[in-house]
Amino acid sequence: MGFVYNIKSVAKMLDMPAVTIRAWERRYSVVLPTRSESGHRLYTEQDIEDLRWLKVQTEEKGVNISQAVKMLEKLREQRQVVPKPAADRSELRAGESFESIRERLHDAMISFDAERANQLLALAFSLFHFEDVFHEVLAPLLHRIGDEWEQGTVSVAQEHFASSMVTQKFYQFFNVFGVNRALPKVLAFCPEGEQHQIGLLLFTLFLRRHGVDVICLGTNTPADGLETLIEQHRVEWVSLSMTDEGLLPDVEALVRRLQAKFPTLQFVLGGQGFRDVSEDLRSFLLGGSLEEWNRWFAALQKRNEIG
Amino acid sequence: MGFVYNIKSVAKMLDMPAVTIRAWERRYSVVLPTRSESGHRLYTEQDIEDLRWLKVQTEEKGVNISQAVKMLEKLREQRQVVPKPAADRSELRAGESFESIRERLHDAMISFDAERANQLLALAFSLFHFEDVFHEVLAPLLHRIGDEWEQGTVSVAQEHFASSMVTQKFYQFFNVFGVNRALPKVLAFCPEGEQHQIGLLLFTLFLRRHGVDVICLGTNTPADGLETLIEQHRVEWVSLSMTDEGLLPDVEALVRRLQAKFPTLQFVLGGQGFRDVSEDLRSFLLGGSLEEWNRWFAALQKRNEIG
DNA sequence: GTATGATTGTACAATCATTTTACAACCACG
DNA sequence: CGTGGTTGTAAAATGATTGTACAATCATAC
Repeated sequence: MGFVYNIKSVAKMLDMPAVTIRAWERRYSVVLPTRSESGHRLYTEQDIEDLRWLKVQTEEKGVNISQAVKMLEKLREQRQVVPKPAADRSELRAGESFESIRERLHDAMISFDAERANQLLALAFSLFHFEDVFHEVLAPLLHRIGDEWEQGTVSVAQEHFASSMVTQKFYQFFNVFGVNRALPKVLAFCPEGEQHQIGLLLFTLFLRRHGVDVICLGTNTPADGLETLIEQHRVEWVSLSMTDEGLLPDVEALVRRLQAKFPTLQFVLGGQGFRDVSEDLRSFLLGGSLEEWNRWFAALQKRNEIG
Repeated sequence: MGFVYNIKSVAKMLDMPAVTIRAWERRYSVVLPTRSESGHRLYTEQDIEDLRWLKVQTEEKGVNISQAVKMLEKLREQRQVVPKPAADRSELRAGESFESIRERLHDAMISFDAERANQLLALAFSLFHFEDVFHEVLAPLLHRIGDEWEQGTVSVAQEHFASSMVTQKFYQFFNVFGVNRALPKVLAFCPEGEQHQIGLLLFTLFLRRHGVDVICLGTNTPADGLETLIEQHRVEWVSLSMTDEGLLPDVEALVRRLQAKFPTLQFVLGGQGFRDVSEDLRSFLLGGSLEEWNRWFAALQKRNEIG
């Protein structure tokens, strides 16, 4: 279902006063939510992301609001020109679901139809919360395409194409969020031989959304140079994602090597490739749901307060 | 990108007091930001870069500020002034050189400093024509990092990080341009085993800028499924980029296989990996300069008119 | 009917920014 | 070491911008 939000819920999401949101609208006309029949503001997910971006600019980067507004307007001009939901109302029907968007995205990506895929992505991000899009649409979509590749009904080229489009979206969101340097720094990568990075990207985006500074290295990362990187950048956490169980022995050895060199280094291991991880490393496992991640992060913050 | 910033945000970026920035302006007239209608200072990315340079000289290298100012003024006189398109010439202030931007980008990327790298990319794109940035800054930068990897002074992680940032920028521009369906459709990829895609991306961006619809598959693309793709999407041209000469025999075989199946299919072969290509395929070679690409494209259009 | 949420217009306090003036700290030189 | 110059920083007065509050009124849910 495509959601819209009233101003109170938006103010809560963004942790900023509703009067400020209204003042920005009145003074700068930059985020103009639709209205209910009685005139109440109804914000889309895109509206909320725009407001979030403005808040980051003004509060964290010291940009004054009128400059930030001009910057956002320029960014909008540069964004992919796809029909906005309102202009494309024939697509926006009651009952729009994760499944139906996913189906159409699958067809567009398998057909290398970047334009169509981008339209559907824009639609999805305007209807649903961005994390839901990644978790309920894009991750299942890439898993399915991965399965189809294994079955031989989808080529590597098709899989690469789909993965590349999702990676682009990941970085678009990743770059919006600021960094809270009070939080520990994280190095995130897939080990050498592992090509599936959607799980890594999702967790990285989750961390970044919460202000964690993440150095994300992506797929197929050899061990070479990691120790220097961890040392020089004072990395405190290492996040590893793996679906290929065959890589487990080498990856366990890597983790142990890093533990020996950096006794205080912490790890997060995710993905089905870690299902049979050794007993001594099981405490590092983290499941794949937002719920588990939120609990994990709350514990991390608590540890930070104590430290 | 072309943003301007108020003094508070500049002070935050540079981690220096606003009163010092104003004092330098008043005393030395070296960084003179534009003003808003109400007289507020508005700093360009170039202004910020100059201030950053002055700060490095005074705080890290112990140069006193008046000497640093004189040095900067001399640097400005010496810098290579590369004009933007004629329409922008009047706006061009004494600028950076490709080399100096490249140096700083190198340092930022090797240090996994995405924020700094993005600032420098924004500066580069604000000063120079985007194709010049790709050709004169980013491509040489990635080649250099590739060489450093071969020499062992740069890790795969560092190379991946740099490549990923450039790829993000590529897609930002790629997605801006529309498609002219009167032009032939192009499939672009690096063959299996080839990891360096900057040449492919540049040529793909060139084509897209001219309205060509390009399916870009990126690195390490197996032959699997290509025939179906070419058939279903009525691909008329195939663009291949390769730096690894060791892949040449397999790639020549692939090209011949595709030629046999699709007699009208045309090819563009680029990169030093094709230096010793067989005589019968030499007519497909295309050099790496914009000049050669413009000639090639003019010929393509001429052929299109006749067809 | 009551409590809560929401609207707009207006106003005020807080913050940001300006210039000018001044002073302390630092540095170079004799 | 004393002196003069340079430089970073602060304060005052003033103006602009922006965050927030309030009043009057309307909408909604229970």
